[in-house]
Amino acid sequence: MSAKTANISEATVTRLSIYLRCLQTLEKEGRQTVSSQELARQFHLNSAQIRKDLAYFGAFGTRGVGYCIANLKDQIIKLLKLNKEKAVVIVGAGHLGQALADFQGFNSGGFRVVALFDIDPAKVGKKTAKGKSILHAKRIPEIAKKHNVAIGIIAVRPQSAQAIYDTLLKAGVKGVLTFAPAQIKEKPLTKLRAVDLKINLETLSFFLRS
Amino acid sequence: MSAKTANISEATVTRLSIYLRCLQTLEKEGRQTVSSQELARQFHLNSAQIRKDLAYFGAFGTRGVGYCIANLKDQIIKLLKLNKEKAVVIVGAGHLGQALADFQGFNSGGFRVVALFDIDPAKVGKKTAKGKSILHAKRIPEIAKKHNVAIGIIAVRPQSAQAIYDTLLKAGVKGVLTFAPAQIKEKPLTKLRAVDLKINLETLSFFLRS
DNA sequence: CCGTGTGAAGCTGTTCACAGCT
DNA sequence: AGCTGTGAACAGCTTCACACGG
Repeated sequence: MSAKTANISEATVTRLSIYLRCLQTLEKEGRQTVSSQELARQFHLNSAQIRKDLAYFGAFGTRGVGYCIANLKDQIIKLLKLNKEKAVVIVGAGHLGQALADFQGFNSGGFRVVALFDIDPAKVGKKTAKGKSILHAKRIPEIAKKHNVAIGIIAVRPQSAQAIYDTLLKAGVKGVLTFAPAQIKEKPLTKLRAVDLKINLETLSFFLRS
Repeated sequence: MSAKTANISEATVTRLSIYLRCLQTLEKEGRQTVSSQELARQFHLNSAQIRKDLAYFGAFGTRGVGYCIANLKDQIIKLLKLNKEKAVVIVGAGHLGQALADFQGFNSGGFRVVALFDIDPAKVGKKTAKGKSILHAKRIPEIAKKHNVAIGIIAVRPQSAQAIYDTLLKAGVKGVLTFAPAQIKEKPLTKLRAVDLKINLETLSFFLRS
């Protein structure tokens, strides 16, 4: 019943996020309710898993009917804490950093990129294609405090990743998403997630039938 | 002993890729050998897991000593099939697609981006910052055959993702990495990996101490 | 004596199957 | 009659602990 968030696996949370997207799709189609079975069929998921994932947080469905789409969507939004906008900063204004800063998905649905940082004088003071300011990295603490930044994104060279991570945490950022190809040591009481593009490609390579 | 690639989990392969990167770092530092314990300490891994992962593929170490860095590195490169260059195409020449096309990690160590595709006439015929050609998406089959493309990357809007996936497979591509926020149905005998940027951010949001 | 390679134990996440509610 | 919510079975991955080789 009570939404205790302990013991919830990362896999379950990732799927919540997937369910949210599926529900938004169905809502756009004008649907009112949906069963776990139908969700599973339509989006290539497992119905038992959907029910179990949701049941960790409460009883959101109606037996014999399924789930009310609008209601379940709102519940998941609350669970993921997407109902209050979170300020995001991106460190590293290379191609990837700029692409991420302008990325629709990072500027909607509970997130907003408030600044991009770099140390390259050729970039500092400029703006991205969609108008996000590129500031000098020494201003990370100032901006993080000013906008109460919750999430930092690392898109710098691997050598600098650990230092930037430390800087972000010291500036009060609580969660970090890194794209740098480096092994960062996660500090307690904060959350670190790593997306490694090259590793994804290499893993794919392994599984190719040659 | 023999390198049977069946029953190997995705998690193990992902870690192989991590080990490879760690070994390359150590090699640059001029190191000759390394033990699983030292690897674990230095890169925040688990030594038993390193040994078990490697043992799936053979006995690469020397008891009492550890692993010869140069040798182990070469072994992992072979396991991941990175010893022969693979041609990669990217579909979708938005900010992300262009950033990926120019990304160093996708143009080294066994991979090379040979073309970017889009259907926007304003983009077709142009080049990325680093000189990758943007071609019309209708040329996917032609280019895929010509360069014997092994891997396709999807960086298009979610509505088009499934269609592009089908197109890529029909063109003979064996593995696909998608960045589109959509649930694609994986076809048998091929490999699909999804990197979902927004889901990563939402998952991070869940775990933030508020 | 040290570190690998590995059976066995432990743990976590997934799937099954059905009781119970609507 | 239908679908949720859930204990129990299952499967897979991780960690332990130690025999064995160098």
